[in-house]
Amino acid sequence: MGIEKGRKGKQSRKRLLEVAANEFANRGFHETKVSTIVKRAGLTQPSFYLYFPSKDAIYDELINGFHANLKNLIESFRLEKGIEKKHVSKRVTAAVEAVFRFLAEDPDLTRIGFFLSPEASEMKKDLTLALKENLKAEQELGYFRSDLEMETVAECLTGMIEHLADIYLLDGSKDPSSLAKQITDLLIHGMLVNPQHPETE
Amino acid sequence: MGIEKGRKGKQSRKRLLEVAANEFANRGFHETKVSTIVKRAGLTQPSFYLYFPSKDAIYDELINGFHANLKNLIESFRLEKGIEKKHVSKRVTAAVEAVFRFLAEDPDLTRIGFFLSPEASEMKKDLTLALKENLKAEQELGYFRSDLEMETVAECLTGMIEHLADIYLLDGSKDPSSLAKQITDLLIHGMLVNPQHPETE
Amino acid sequence: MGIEKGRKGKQSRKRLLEVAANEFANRGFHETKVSTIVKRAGLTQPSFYLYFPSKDAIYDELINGFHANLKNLIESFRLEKGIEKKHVSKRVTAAVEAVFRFLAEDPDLTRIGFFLSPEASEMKKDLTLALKENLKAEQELGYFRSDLEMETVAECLTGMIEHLADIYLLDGSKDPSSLAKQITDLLIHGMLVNPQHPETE
Amino acid sequence: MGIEKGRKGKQSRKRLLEVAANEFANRGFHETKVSTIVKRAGLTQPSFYLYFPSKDAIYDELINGFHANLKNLIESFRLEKGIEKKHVSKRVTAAVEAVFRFLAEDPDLTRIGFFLSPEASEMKKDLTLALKENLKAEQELGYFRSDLEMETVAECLTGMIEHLADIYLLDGSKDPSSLAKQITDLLIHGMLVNPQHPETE
DNA sequence: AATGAATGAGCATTCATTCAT
DNA sequence: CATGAATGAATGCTCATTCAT
Repeated sequence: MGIEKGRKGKQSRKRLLEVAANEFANRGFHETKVSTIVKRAGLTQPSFYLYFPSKDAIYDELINGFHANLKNLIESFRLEKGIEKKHVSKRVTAAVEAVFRFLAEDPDLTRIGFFLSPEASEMKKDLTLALKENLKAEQELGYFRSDLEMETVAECLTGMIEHLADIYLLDGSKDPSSLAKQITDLLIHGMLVNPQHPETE
Repeated sequence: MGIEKGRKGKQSRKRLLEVAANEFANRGFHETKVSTIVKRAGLTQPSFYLYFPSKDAIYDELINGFHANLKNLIESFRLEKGIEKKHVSKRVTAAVEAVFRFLAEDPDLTRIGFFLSPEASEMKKDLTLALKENLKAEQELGYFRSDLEMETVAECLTGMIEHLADIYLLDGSKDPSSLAKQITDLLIHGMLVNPQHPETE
Repeated sequence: MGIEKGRKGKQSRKRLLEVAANEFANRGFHETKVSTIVKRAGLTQPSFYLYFPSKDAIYDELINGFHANLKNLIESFRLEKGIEKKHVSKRVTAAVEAVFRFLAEDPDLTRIGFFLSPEASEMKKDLTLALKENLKAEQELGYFRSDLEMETVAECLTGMIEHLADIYLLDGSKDPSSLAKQITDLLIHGMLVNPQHPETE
Repeated sequence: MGIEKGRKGKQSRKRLLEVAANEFANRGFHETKVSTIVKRAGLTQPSFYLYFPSKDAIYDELINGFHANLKNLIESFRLEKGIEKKHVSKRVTAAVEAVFRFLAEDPDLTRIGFFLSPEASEMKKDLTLALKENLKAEQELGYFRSDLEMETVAECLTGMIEHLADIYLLDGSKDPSSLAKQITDLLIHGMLVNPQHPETE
């Protein structure tokens, strides 16, 4: 609002956002200098303020974008609820994989929004809540042990997702699908040697 | 004669360390100002440099202390290996509980060393390795499914520990023992409804 | 685009250099405060760092400029060697006068580079070496006593130049030409009453 | 006045003076830290202030001592005036040698008092004046050319003394006697090849 | 005769941000 | 759409000096 952006302006703005995301991801908020962002984007400092009112503002824009997308993803979980035919395991795997896929989409943004920002815990809380509700539904349908506190289970799942994303996903050393399978298998069947364990898909 | 610290000096030094830990934990390294540390410790700026050569130095001292203690804990896992009688479940629970207990000991230090510092991932790597080796040993003894990649399992465990510590432990809302039990139960038996599930200790 | 300096920037930079030279000359490096330089130049502190990365940097720039010019001067001595017709006395006088003229050019810079800086002795060494070589050449041509250690003679000449510059030249109370004549006359003919002393030019 | 000094106190005081002289000589006034002096002297900071009211005070004491001794030396030149028999050359040589001998006595002190301190030029002025008066007396007796401005000649001599002391004397690479001879010979007989040059002593 | 502990005052440097063009 | 030039406000750190013992 206010500044009409032509083609070039939009491009500059986008470049600033990309560079900023990368800097924030690699160096953190306070170690990221406006001067550096601007230099890498091939602009000068005043130009930065042509597009963003402050350093906080560009940071917030990145975070908010990430948060909004995450919320969309979470929303999509609810919609799936109707489809009740699939085997539980596959449904959980699909959800976890969707999360990994989302996190892998823009590693810089994920680093900021999910790991570095103060809002990260809120985002994880949102994710956990969605996971919890899904798991609880399936628990109530009798698929999962009734003695489990689903809140904690969901937190555990979030913890695994978070950590594996950090270690394996963001650097591209493992892919969303295989990570999701491993996590889900472990979480659902446990570690014990177990006769009823047929679904090696 | 020389730089021997008397009673009062030691107290000041300790106070500085405590306050610094708290500030670093709550605000992060860069947002923590020496002026604030010193004010909260009831001293003036130059006194800070009487005890620590720089802001980095006090930070390092805190981190290194934490790291050393963590390594001790990890070392203690290895020693336990001989005692083979206990039920696996109990042994894993004990280890996880020990980790939680350690992390709960000094929340500020844990926040810094395990969550905020650049060395955090190294520490987690150390922890994961120790967990992996223990789990692997038990897997080889036939207690755990042989198709599990123990490296990933250990990473999952670390992820859970990390996240639950963040959410429940550091603010004191859950205790090491109950957290350890829940995690271990979940990890070992899985979520599925399961007839062979008698070990409610 | 980039760090190209416009007219105004170059002026500010030059003003800073001039003021800095004056401050360094009058107060020495450590007693010279960036705040003072900047104030006298009509700027604020951050602007200083727009043009120079540090206080050391501006000092070095001044010193190095002086040193480079001095080396040029010295180089010019070598070139003169061919012209062998002039009377020795005139040639020596000319060289000494050139040095005085150079030192008088920018008294502040001379104070710093020739008297105050740690590099001062290196500069004097350079000068002495050049003087020595010239004098030696003339000695070998039979113009000067063969029993004189020309190294020491050159050091003596440097000492005189240095001291007279300090006392008479930098405050403008004597001019290069007359100083050069006096020095050379003294050095060449000595103090003794001496019948063969006709060259009053 | 005030502090009665016993044996130990006097020793500490002396040690402080020695170390301080050395530090001032090597590092200059502002780069010399009270903390360093005190450390090298095996004492603590408050002890320093037991013996000297300030850093300036110890510096002044060193300078003043040097200045007083220099004045004594200069005074001794006057006394010599009576002895009129010696050959001029020898008399000048003796004076110059005495100066060198004095400067070589305590190199640290000389560095400070003659080269680094703001009072250095005053000291050189004193020295120059004394030299000038002696030379003038001899000039009036007809020993030296009457067309020489003795003030400038004296300044030249001071310049040589100063520079040669800096280069050769303070590091011990040449001794007072030989330096004095070279200087005097040069100054008295000049550089020109010269038949009447018998006094090679 | 000496020390452990502490401080007031100051300085170089950095950074996000703005003004004029 | 963009830049050259400039700044207000902080911050880490140092040093000579002092107090209490």
